[in-house]
This record gives sequence, structure tokens and C-alpha cells, in this order.
Amino acid sequence: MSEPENQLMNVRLEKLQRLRDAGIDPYPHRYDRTHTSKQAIDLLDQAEAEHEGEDEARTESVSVGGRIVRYRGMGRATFADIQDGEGKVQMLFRRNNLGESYATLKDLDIGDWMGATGPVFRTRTGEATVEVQDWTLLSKAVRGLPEKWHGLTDVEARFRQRYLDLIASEDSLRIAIMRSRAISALRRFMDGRGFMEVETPMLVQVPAGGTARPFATHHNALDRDLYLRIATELHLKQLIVGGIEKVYEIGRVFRNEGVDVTHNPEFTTMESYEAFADYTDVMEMVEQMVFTMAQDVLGSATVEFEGTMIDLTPPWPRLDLHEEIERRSGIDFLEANDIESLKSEMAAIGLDVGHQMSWGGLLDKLLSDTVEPHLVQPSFLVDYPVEMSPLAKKKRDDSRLVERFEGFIAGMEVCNSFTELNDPIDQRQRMEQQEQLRSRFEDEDTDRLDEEFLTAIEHGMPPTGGLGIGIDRLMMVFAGRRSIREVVLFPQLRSR
RNA sequence: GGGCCGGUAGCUCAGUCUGGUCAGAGCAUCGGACUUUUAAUCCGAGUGUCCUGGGUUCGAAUCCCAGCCGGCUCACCA
Repeated sequence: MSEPENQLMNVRLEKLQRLRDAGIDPYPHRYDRTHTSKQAIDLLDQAEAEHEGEDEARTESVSVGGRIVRYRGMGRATFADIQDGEGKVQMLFRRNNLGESYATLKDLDIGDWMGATGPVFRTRTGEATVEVQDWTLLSKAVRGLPEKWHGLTDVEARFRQRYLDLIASEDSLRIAIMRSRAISALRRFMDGRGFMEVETPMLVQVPAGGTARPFATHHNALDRDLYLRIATELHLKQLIVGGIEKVYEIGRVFRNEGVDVTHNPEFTTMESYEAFADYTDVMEMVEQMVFTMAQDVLGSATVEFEGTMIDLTPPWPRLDLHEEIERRSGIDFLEANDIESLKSEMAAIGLDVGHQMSWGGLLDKLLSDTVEPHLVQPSFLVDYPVEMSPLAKKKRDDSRLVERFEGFIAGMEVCNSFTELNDPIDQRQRMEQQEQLRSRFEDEDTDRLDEEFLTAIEHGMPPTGGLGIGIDRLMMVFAGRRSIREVVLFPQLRSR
């Protein structure tokens, strides 16, 4: 620790000792709070409404508690603002009211937690204020808070020491609360539709159900390599096989890939599977889900994202993937149906196709570069080529395509859904193709063959509509933030 | 991994181009004044591995080289 930092802490440690010497417990076990800051202020509003016209309305005595975030000593009177989970409220300490204990205030600092008791009144500048008759130290802080005006701007510190960010930035706290409420709303929505929430393993033997590089670990007692799951998909479908007809999981998945503004190595998804449904049913569910969540959490179906108003009201347009790609790039992927022709057509419009890639990999890049950025208002891209979608069921009338859609908002993919492939013979072939692709394109991720999953669906899986929705990205939309780190409390920082 | 930008007091930053009163400001801290302030105000004080290590120079926060850390961005990655 640097010398001045040490000095600042020593000053506080000395105050701590003085308080102890004066018989004050700086870390009491509990406090009887009667009102939050907001409740105290509301109480005054109410008192004023009841005694309209009278001067100096005063409430009954309340006890509030919180952290000192501002401190204005004025001789024989002192103002302090305390902040609790619902906001801030001002305290007025007067020597006339406090006697001996007024002098002890000098050993308090910004950052300390305190409780205060007294009536609420309004100062002449109009601020609801607790006129303190009695106060209690609740916790002495021995380190100081960030600068009061600019707050904490160092990005790394904001995320590594999120608690400081939450103290200093109302916006950060607001986003954290919003996320929690959104997930509650999501749960209510799913439960309301008769879905059952489950938990499936995070440690898996085969990291399947998506295309991603997994985190590897090792179980000592079993002497076995295990992976952190990259998706919840295959276990949830096994529950569909088991007869749980509507099932979902909200949970963390892990991908050992790049860290950037829209990617965190661990992120939260909600996957759901519904027997007897197909992807058109899921589309309807997704737009209702997002709309309902927005209404619940934001009180509105409209959010502002970087200056653009985004309207989440259903229905969202269904855009045919094949048509959209052709419209944006001029490329017809059903014609350019081999690697060389697709690659040359992409190169012709200036896309970088230098890396060795499969046909599906190329098409994915084409989609990301030419179509996705245009999908600012919520929309669904519908019907993907079979090569990109090893877990989706082929279209009824075109075996080159599968019944799959992805939902986009603000140019970001937020969900992915299929009519699930339940033909075990077809599924085995598709997984085998994925394994072949991986050996052929070493740089490229593919899905993996999971024998336990294949065994499960060989026992009979009903027609099923499945969904995976990226909660973090949806929260970015709700929060109007372009960085995933703004909506994850403790994001992974750039890898070393 | 590439490119660009950055790292100076606990926090927010100026100073670097043009080397030498450049170790600075505000907040915070400490002492003092003040009984309705709210970025309180006023008077006074202390505070540094100028990211690290080399180099150039009489002299480096400043210039050069290497490294570390961070941000943005491109690539990669659904």
C-alpha cells in the first residue's frame, strides 16, 4: 500500500479506536430500522398532505439506516446524506438536539454506515430531512469512497470493484436491479405457461449442444476429464424424452472464446423445450415473452438504444434468411452451394474469407457481416441451411433447409430456436457430419457427437419446439448499453 | 493476435508535442471558522515508485528501446 493511502487509512483506524475508547461499538450486530429513505420521505409527503397550509409539518420519529455519502459540517449543525437500498435521505444533526454525541460526529466519515432516529421535516430549501435526535454507528469504514463528483470512471476498477461502482453510480445499481427483475419476470412468464424449471449438469463429459470451444477440467476421484457445459440443450431434450413436456432452465453456460463487448466467457441463457410445438409456436412465445418482460421491468415496450427507439411490441417481422442474404449481399446461397463458389462470391463483395472455413462457417460470416447489422428493430430470421444447424429438423418441403429461426434486436442475435430434430437416424448422421467437419477444419468449432443424447432420443422424442435466449444480450437491450460488461455484475476482464 | 489511445496523489485529471521553478489542481484527508446546507463556503496544512526495467543526456514524468497493465477497435468467436 502506498504511503498516503496508508495515512488515509490510519486516520480512520485512529477514529475507530477513539470510538471504541468512548464505549461505542463500531460494528453492532443489528439495527431496528423503521423506515427506508424512500419510506421516510413518503411519510413526510403524507404528513404535509394531511396538514395542508400549516407550516413546518413534522412526522413521527423514524429510524433510518444507510451509508454516509455526503457530509457537510457547519459548526453547531451538520448535514449528511445517507444512502440505502432505495435512495438517499438527508440528516440534520444539531448540537442542541444531540448534546455530547454531537462532538462524536467528528469521528464519522463518508462511507460509514449509520442509523439515525428523529422526525422528518422539510428544510427551507425544500429537502426532506431527518432531524436527528439519536444516532448509532452501524459500521466504520476504514477505506474511503471514490471521488464524489466524478465517481469511479476507471473501467477496470468499476468491474473489479463493482461494489464501488454500485455505491457511486445510480445507473449501475439501476441496471443490476433491472436485470434481477427481468429474470423474475421471465420465470413468471414461463411458469405461467406451464413450464417446469430444472437444473441440469454444468460439468459434462461431452461439451455438445452448440458450436463452441469448451473449458476443460478434471475430476480427480473419478480420474476423468470433464468440461463446463456450453449449452443446456441436450440434457433438456432428454427430459422431453422423459415426458416432461414443457421444461426450461435459466443458467450459466461457458465458452472458452474471445472476450469483447458482446461476449463474456460465462453468460446466462434461458433454454426451453415444449413438446408438440414447432418453431412457429416458439416465435410467438418469444415475442410475447420479451414484450411482457419489458412491460414488467421497464413499464414500456419501447427502449432507447444508442439514440434509436426500439419497439418490442409483437408481432415481429419474419424475414426469410435466404431472401435477406440475397437482398443484402446479392448472394444466393442455395445456388452457391459449395465452398469454392460461396467463397469466391463472398470475396467478390469484399468479405475476408482467408481463413479456412466450412460452407456453414462461410455462410455464418456472410450473415453476420451483411444482414445482422440491419436488424435493429426486433425481427426473426427464418429457415437456415441444414449445414449450419445440426440439431434442427428439416423443413417439410425443402431438405436443404431446417426449421430454425434466430431473433435479433439492436443488430445482436438474442435467441436461437428450432423445431427440434427428433429423428434419431438423421440426428446421428448430422452429429457424425459435425465430427467429420471438425477433423477437416481444425480451426473451426463444430458440434460434437453425444452418444448418451442419441441413446435418449432413440427411445422416442416427441415433436418439440426448442429455444435458447441470451439473457445478457437481452439485458443490454433493456439497459440500452452496448457492452455486456454493463449488465454482468462481475464480468471477465480481458484475458492476460 | 494486429492497429490506435492510455497508465502522474486514495479518487477525477492537467503537465509530455517543445527535456531544466513540473511535482500540480479539484475532491478526499488534517487543523480552524460557521445552527437550514446540499459539488456547502471561507482560512491554513500534508500528501507521490510520474506503470516497470534499461538507454540517451550535465539533467528525463517528458525523448528512445523492451516489458507489464488497461481501454477502444479489427480479426477470431454464434
